Amino acid sequence: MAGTDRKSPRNRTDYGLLPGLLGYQVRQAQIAIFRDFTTSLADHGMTPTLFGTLVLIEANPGLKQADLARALQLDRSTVVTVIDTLEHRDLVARKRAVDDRRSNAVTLTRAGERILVELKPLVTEHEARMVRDLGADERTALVAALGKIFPDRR
Amino acid sequence: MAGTDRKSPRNRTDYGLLPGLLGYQVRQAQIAIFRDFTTSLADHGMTPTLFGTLVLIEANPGLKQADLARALQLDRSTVVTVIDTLEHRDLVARKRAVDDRRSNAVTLTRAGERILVELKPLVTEHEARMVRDLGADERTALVAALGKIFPDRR
DNA sequence: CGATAATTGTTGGAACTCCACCAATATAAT
DNA sequence: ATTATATTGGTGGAGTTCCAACAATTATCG
Repeated sequence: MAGTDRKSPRNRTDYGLLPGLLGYQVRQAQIAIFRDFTTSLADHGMTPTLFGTLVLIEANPGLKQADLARALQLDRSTVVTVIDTLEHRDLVARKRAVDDRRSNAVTLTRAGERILVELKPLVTEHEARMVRDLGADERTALVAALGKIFPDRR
Repeated sequence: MAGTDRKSPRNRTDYGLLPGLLGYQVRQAQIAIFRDFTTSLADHGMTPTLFGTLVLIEANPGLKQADLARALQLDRSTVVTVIDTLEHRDLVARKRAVDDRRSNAVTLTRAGERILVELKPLVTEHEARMVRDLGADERTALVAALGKIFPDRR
């Protein structure tokens, strides 16, 4: 009988129930996006987290580290590392907050503002690459649906 | 004038251009899904990667580590760690492949098959929680759109 | 055949993230 | 006011992942 080809041990991998799981699909997409992002911005040594942090600080000067953690769903200890990295590159600065002496008010340095000007066009190109196979309406629906998965907008 | 409240230092964080970026939305969703998954299966010490690996091996007995890496978009060296973990828990077994002496043919042990029986219902519940705010059509469109982002189905 | 290139599993090192815990500070309760 | 509870930034340790390099094996090509 001429069923499955006996010669080649595995013509194709069976994904089982994985493709039906949203978590699997989201993760695969995230890996692909992460890879394109980091290679696109490799010259600047930027990751999505570092870039997102810069954007958030630009939009909210004097933001505190705990706010950053909540906004990006990161642990507070992770934010310490992230800000350390950006501070060593002289892109952000910590200042003791006047209204709460526990907190640091984080701001962009001049260099931080400048690098964002360079980065944003690259991120826009990256974004265009990611959604090139999606219609405008499809893209809108995608973002809306993703937003419904994490109602963590407390 | 009664503009922004002067008293509270930051009523709400401005997310800037982040919500418009697909990568940001996917990442936020992925974090939320990962958290729900791991807490749901905490008793079994299961992560999405470990579970996905078990499912793939079940659907493809004798699968090789390199195939696993390609299917899950993981580095080959990462798969070594993953299989090590599963092997130490006696859920999978490595066997030298007969057709290619470089490769390991990985199979589920009896315990591996049994734990999948326990795990699957929990994953199904998790899945239902994740998509509870999505219509059936909306969910279908979401998965389809995500699939268009990573055309890595070589 | 025989040389060259590609693939496989593995190791060692680095990056990123989380968790548990801590001292300092702020907020709430009594 | 005093006590008890929350929150904040931080440290140390662990888990997960990637990359670069390697020996063994297989595939390709002259």
